[in-house]
Amino acid sequence: MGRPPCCDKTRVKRGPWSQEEDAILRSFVQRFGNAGNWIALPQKAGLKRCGKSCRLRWLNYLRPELRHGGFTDEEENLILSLYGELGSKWSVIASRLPGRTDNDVKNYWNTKLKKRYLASTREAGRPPTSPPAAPHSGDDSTAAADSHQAQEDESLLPLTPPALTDLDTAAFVDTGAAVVDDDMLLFKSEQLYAELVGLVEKQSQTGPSTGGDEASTAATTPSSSSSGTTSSCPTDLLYYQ
DNA sequence: AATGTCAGCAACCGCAAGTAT
DNA sequence: GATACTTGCGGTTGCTGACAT
Repeated sequence: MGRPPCCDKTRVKRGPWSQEEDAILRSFVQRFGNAGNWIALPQKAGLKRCGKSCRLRWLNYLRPELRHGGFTDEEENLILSLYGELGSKWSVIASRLPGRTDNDVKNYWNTKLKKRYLASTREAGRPPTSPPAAPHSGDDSTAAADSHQAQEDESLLPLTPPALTDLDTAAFVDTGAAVVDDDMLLFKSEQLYAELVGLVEKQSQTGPSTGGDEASTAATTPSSSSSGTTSSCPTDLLYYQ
């Protein structure tokens, strides 16, 4: 028996994200965080996307603190140095580069730095790499050290969305990414959000269940404890099509 | 101008680790 | 402790635009 798919690939959209999807996801995450559960987020946000895809899109592209654009010489040198030290621990390397993602670093390495690195190691007359063994090598000591390092680094650059109290001030800060063109999309996402809140309030007022109150409070305390994750946001009501 | 090749990047896949029940 | 579920990560693929022929 094979591993079950993380989501129904016949019912989720794949491929490049549209501006509208970006706006919806950005708005939703900035309001609610990941609602406690990335898998359930797309349904709650009204996106026909796999949860993993939403997470990746947010982490690699939509986070406001991200830096887009070319790498500086300092960053290049740091990557080269860290690669020699750590190997392909892209998340660890990226954590040393504020505003960069592991995917960014990895892509940059594969397209630019790898050649330079191999050339330099050849010139130095040594084997191409002496980085630590790959994660699957079974070297638990280095793996554990790396894991620990990663935890330390994550504390320096949190990857999870900020709390809503921060988001309220951080939300819709100009990320430099086509904000003017996105105005209409952001406006639309705001409308969607308003509709969402309205539905939640309506449900909490008229609904017989206990979920309504949780959902409405979720609008103000999105990143609360992990318990009640699936009820921290309204479900089932939000398939905007 | 048309075609082929390459580079850059976004996104997907599948595994492992972590966490909750 | 076992199981199920979610998240994080690294490897890889595929699309697109730039450049060369």
